[in-house]
Amino acid sequence: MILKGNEDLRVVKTIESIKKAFDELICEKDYDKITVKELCDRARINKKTFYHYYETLDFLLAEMQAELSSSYLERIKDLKLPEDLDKVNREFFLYSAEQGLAYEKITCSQPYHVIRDDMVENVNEAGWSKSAKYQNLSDYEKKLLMGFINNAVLNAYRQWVEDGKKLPLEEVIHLTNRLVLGGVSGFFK
Amino acid sequence: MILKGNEDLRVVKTIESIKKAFDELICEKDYDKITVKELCDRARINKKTFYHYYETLDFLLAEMQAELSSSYLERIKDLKLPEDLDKVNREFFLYSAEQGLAYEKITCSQPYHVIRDDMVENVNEAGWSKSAKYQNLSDYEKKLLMGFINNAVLNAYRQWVEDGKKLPLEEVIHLTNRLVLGGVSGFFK
DNA sequence: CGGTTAATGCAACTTAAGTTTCTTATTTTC
DNA sequence: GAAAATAAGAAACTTAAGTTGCATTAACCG
Repeated sequence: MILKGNEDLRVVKTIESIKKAFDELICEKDYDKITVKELCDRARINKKTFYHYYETLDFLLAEMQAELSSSYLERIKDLKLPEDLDKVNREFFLYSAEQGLAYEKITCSQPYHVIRDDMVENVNEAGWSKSAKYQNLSDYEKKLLMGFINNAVLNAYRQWVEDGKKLPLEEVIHLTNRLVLGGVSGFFK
Repeated sequence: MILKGNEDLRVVKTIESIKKAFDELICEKDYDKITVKELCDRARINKKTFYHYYETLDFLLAEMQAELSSSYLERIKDLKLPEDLDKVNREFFLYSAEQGLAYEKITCSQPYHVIRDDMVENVNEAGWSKSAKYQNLSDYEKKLLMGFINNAVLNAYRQWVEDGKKLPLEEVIHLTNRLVLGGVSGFFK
């Protein structure tokens, strides 16, 4: 459920306590080990209240991802695609690096359908709409391309995180750009 | 749990009934709606027996994916990578097209970690090991590249399936090859 | 064939998901 | 400020996950 201009203090307080509890929990354990019950205990709310706002934990995860996603989109909104794809990728890693542990856990916990349904849509709007090249693609091709880019970048990000972020940021960005822009051929060049 | 040279007829019968029931169920409903209870009812076994062989449904899914994956690998084992990457991709789609509904559902139900932990390892062994180009990469780069390719191909396959497989097979293969081999640049060329 | 081992069933149990009904408290609106 | 609307809690309920102890049955092996 999305809060529009809801001013009811009870609602604001409840939603905030849910998100705060979720942020804490996801820093402490894997997403798939978090239960609704413990989230409610932590947030000091009744289970009924949680289910009033979210269908399941997956929906809460998706909403929090979407919020993080929109902050990132704000930063890249003036870039033009596909020309500035390298800059877009760079910004993704810079933005990620600025965020805390909760960001990592949330972004890396995404199941496949959430990745595509959410991020594909978002990135789509960002800079591609200005491109004639892009507009000439069929809907099928557009979706394929968006899914391709997002999967590639997320794959690179996730591996970097799982590896303990040992690789220098600049190197990760470079590797990612080579793959996304040039594919396997570009990678071996 | 993996069956090695187990000849016990009870075991064979149980495992077969579990997999048969799972095949049926996944054709009837989404993976995440299947419960252990209904699987056991269908397979005419006790819950205890199911948990004797599999930790969770996810593990059963992973094992069935692995079995499908190895049939595919058998077909591409003599191809050399990265030179024959287009042929490998083509074989993936041809193989998929030969399989039934259960294959589609199983392959498209994979959560992220299963995709990578399973398929990355498998494809890795297939044709890359013969390539000097590949051997010169760091472990990090190897893993990144494998994840990239698998995510790209699976993304293309999943979209094709979700779209009702309306697009001609040859066209899907062509689009996939362009993206995997040439990235975004190759796609727009 | 008979004894040992391992698979399976049965049943009860704990914990959590998700729902429902009813009640209490707070906010809004007039 | 009082009435109507709605958020939130309490508690009970159903269903399923996953576990455990014990009984039973079938396979294996000398």
